[in-house]
Amino acid sequence: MSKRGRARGKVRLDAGSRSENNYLVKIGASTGRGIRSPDTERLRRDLHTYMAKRGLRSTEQRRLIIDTFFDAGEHITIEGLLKQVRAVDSRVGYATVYRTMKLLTESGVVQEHKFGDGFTRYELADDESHHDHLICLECGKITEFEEPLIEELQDRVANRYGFQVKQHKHELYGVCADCQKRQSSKRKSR
Amino acid sequence: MSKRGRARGKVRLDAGSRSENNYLVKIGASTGRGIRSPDTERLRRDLHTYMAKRGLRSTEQRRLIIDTFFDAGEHITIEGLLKQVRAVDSRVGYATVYRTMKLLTESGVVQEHKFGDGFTRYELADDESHHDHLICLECGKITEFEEPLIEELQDRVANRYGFQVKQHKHELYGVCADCQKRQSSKRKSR
DNA sequence: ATTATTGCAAATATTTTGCAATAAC
DNA sequence: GTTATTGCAAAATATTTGCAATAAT
Repeated sequence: MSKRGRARGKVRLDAGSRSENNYLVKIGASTGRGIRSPDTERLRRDLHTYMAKRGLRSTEQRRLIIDTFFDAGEHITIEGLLKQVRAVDSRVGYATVYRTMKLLTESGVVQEHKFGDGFTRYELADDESHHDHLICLECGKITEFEEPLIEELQDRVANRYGFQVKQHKHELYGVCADCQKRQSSKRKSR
Repeated sequence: MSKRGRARGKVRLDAGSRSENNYLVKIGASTGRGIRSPDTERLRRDLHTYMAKRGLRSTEQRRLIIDTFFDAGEHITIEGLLKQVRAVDSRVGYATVYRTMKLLTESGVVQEHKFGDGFTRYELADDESHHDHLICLECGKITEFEEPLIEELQDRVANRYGFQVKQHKHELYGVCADCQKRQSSKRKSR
């Protein structure tokens, strides 16, 4: 009865013990050009404004967590983030990471994703150009895609029902090209 | 520190204590006709075949849970289902409901949905015509919609990346027409 | 007679929280 | 000096599981 041995309230977050793949591929719409990365300068400003407005404080831990997150690849998990943070300051508690990511989420600077592997993943918000995800069920690779026509049709659907969309989730789950190749070659060799 | 008072390993599942709305609206694509309900006869046959093939047994509890589920509205939760089941036979344990819904999911007869309120919801699978969801963040109403053009574009995106789609999730979160009305009238009366 | 299933309680596992100590303002 | 923040352990909470008893085959 244990996929990972973890005592309650003891060690917690032995980061990396579960296969927590975190590939990332970014490909833009029909053209194939890369998806533009979010404007981190603006996001940092937004966050600063948000915090100032409610008297929230800039602590050493927050700065470390936020900087680490901004530098880290996207779709990072709490575990992955804490691991990186603790490489710099081992005394940071995981509650602080949770609380900081919650703050970032509430400020609108990051977006939470639950892709169904049990880990909440975080990525920088990007208001300008929305992207969605292809998630490989074999290797966990997450590929981003943009398709403005889908967004448009989606808006039209919402309109039809007088529905005001605040956010959306469009995720395709399946097998990526690499894993298909891997599978077929394995089949051949048997 | 308690949204709902629940002792560990004690009473569990005091169904109905959290606001667990479960409205349902079905509206078809551009035409506005209703979305066809799934072919329950076929699904029951599929399930029977699936169970027979692996020597799984038809017990009183399973029959009760399955019948109750087939009769119940869609997007039902474990809590809601157990509540209805216990109205007939109060001795049914929640582990049995979990296990039965897992069986149904694995057989491909039902689909799990996690709309983000912490409850897993279940609905009958419908291979013929896929539908997606509008989820109201205010009242929890779930509206189904069909948009074949989105499905087509989606397939095209997957193709572009050589990605083999097994399932997908397309959910729009926001405020439904009713709640928008309610909000604006409240604003007026103040 | 064999073995799948049930029901219970306990275990899991992610996230949240109470609280005393600390640090930012 | 006030009050937000931290870190810890414990709580919360949906789901899963070990196990002995029971029931379906």
